[in-house]
Amino acid sequence: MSCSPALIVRRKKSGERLSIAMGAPKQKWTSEEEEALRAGVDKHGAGKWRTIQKDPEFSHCLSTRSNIDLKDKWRNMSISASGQGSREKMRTPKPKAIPCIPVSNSPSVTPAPFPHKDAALTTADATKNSEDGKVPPRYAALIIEAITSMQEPNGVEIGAIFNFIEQRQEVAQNFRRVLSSKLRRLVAQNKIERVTLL
Amino acid sequence: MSCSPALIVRRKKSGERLSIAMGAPKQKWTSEEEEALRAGVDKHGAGKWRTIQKDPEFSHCLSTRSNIDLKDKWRNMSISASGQGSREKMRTPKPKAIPCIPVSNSPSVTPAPFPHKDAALTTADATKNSEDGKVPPRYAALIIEAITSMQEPNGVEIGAIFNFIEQRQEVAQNFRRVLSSKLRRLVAQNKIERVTLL
DNA sequence: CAATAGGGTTAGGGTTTG
DNA sequence: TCAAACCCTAACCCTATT
Repeated sequence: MSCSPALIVRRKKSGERLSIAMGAPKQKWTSEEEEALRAGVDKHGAGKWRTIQKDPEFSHCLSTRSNIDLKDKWRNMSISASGQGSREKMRTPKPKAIPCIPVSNSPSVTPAPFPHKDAALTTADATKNSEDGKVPPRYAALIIEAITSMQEPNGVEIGAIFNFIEQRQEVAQNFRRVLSSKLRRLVAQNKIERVTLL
Repeated sequence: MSCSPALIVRRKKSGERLSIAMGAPKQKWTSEEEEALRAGVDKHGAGKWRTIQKDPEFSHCLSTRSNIDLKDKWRNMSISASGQGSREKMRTPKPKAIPCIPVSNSPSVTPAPFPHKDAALTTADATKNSEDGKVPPRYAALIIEAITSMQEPNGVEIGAIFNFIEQRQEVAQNFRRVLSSKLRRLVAQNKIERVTLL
């Protein structure tokens, strides 16, 4: 049962053919994993993803995550932590907490399944998206408006758009990234044109 | 870092009426667009939305659609094709009345094979097998998929495989044992590699 | 070739509209 | 009401750089 922990399995290199797993359904991060990542960054520093992942102190929880996954997750956590990037949906209680490894299950109550370090975030805006506020981002109109307002016949650079909008209203911390994504989408939709000066 | 080729964006000159903001009229998909999308998926596979959108073979029909639009449309087509009903309202709190006895029909994770409306013919399921001859049993594909999805260059421990699969779907009570057995068999078949960390 | 940073893409849930 | 079309974000991928 306890099995030798050193036994490892991996796909054959020569086998290529990653065919079978065509659509990996996606693995949402659990609270335990997030906490482990936070602890790992706290211990080794952000950027030491491989070190964190290999640290036996966290490797239990993070065994299914790659160092790149850690990096990506930390980016997401950083974005949503600062600024009001994400509106926490309290739709469903979401009792999905899946313990990583049920090593020793203390029968104690354990009433806090969410052990985030500093609270502070969440519940930023309990009021439903009733009106006013910046609840509905609806970035497309904002961006098109900005580009149009600038009236540059040769086009405007992304940084200029960012500055233009940022000067006129509060934007989320992740707006730079959202802007980039949104511009790409607008280009794909043929609503704006992509020009490359050389 | 620096001198990224000045990337510029500007509004489309003429043509598009596409009211930018709020009043944006919904653009219903035409038959030609749907057909192009089907052909694109048939050629590049579902999930390669950007590739399909950029393919000159379809870009004419899909020029006003973004890769995300393609994805969304394919989802809608999939829904209406397979059975009916809204998009999985999924309001099943899943009462645990039933102990975890597996249903006789273990549904593989395979995400929506091809919900073609026109049916066409099978479209040659390319991901089926390699030169392996025999169709692998259900568990084999499941396990290989799990190992592949974890993307661990150094290999994954058996417990990690178990947890990974268990988190994503119901498994039989004896799955731990079955897993061990199947892994041995896969190793014997040279489909996976057995590694022992010191 | 290994690791990281950062932009790009997709999957999935949510929202709006006809 | 309901579903197609659309939006937003988390998770994942790709590639340049070191």
